[in-house]
Amino acid sequence: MVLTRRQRQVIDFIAGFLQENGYSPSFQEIAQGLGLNSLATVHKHVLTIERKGFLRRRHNQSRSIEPSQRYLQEARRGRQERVASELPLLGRIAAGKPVEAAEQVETISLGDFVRQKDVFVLQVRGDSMIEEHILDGDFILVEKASQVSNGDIVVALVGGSETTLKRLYREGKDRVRLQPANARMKPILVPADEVAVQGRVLGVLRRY
Amino acid sequence: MVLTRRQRQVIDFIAGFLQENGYSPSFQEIAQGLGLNSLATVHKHVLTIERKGFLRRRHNQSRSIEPSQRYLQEARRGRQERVASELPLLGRIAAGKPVEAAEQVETISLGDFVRQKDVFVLQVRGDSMIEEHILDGDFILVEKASQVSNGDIVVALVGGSETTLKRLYREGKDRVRLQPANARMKPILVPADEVAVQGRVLGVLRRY
DNA sequence: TGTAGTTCGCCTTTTCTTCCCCTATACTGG
DNA sequence: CCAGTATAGGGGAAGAAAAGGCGAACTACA
Repeated sequence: MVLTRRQRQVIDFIAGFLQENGYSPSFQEIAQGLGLNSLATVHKHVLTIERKGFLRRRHNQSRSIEPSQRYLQEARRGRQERVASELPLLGRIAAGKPVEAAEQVETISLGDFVRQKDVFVLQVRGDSMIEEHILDGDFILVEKASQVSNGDIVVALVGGSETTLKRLYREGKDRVRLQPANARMKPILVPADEVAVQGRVLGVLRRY
Repeated sequence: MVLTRRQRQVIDFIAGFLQENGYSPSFQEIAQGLGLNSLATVHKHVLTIERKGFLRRRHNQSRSIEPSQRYLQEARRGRQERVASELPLLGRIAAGKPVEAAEQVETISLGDFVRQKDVFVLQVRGDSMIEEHILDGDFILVEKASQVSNGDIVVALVGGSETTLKRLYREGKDRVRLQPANARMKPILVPADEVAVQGRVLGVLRRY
């Protein structure tokens, strides 16, 4: 029993929600999370995923969905061991108060930027995105994705050889424009099938 | 067995109370803490949470609630997962090679930026450093330090009330210039003893 | 002998289920 | 090649069942 792409999206959303919140999502919340308009559709998905053995739940009980052992094992294998550091987030600067006085100990870590997505880091070479404030030497957090929205900053492979960092715009049916953020550089216009999107930029990390 | 949203709030409150005070809350205190008017409601919650195995207690005994092992483990796991984040550093972009997930030798984490220094994070408000490519909403990693080098980007407290992010230059013996990186803003020139440096900016973190 | 926990109806809100609708795409027997 | 059938995906709306909530009367234990 294997899940379809859509079913995989559904169970991934549910598992992510549960991880985040400590309780499972309502059908309504699942619908929102996946851009669906009918609870009936959600219900159908949940039933089939349950039949395929990737989740368990109790009939008629709210927020009772939980991913099955099988799903969890699968997910765990897909992840790697990660170690890291969490830094205290003290507040907003230029808010007029001294920095001290850690009231609520909010913290921040790369995990907050990444969630459960598939992310890697690249170091930027060149100034092609300087007007977007991404500099030579900066590290960018890239989410693996071949589907991206119009206007996203993407890492793309053009013509099978050169990897670039640009904003991607669709031009007509099957052409794309890779737009640098540097007045001295020209946009690249190529047929869509010559561009392989490697991922979408989630964040930037810079060291002084 | 999974909790509902409300049940999660209840058990979290109880665990927090216990953490704070060293003893578990009375039903009355739980009701107050959650904005409830009836002890019956609290009782119902406690029962269902107990049935779901997230807390244990003795019947008819005051302040006998305690979160179960299961709850505690879950909470601990949640904390660890949030910390995690060492991301694979795949290479340099615009170096002409496709991004392969294959050999992820290097990794990167906030720890790499921080070492064992005393570091905290602030979120930037305003555009005073925009020409240094630090934007409104960016997070800056700040190393606690009162001694900084000439020209460092610092977080400084001026005149005891206002915290700012500027480059610091010493002007003569006991005056300093706090230099914004924004053509529309003027440098601040003040006596050295009116400036308390909170720290030095080590890095920038930005989320899209 | 209180104070804190328990039980019992009764009500409202949230959430889940069902029924009937539609579009695609793939497979199967004639 | 086509009709028939099955499956995946999506939708609106009505109805039913949990979940959440309340006040009040009742009981246990220190």
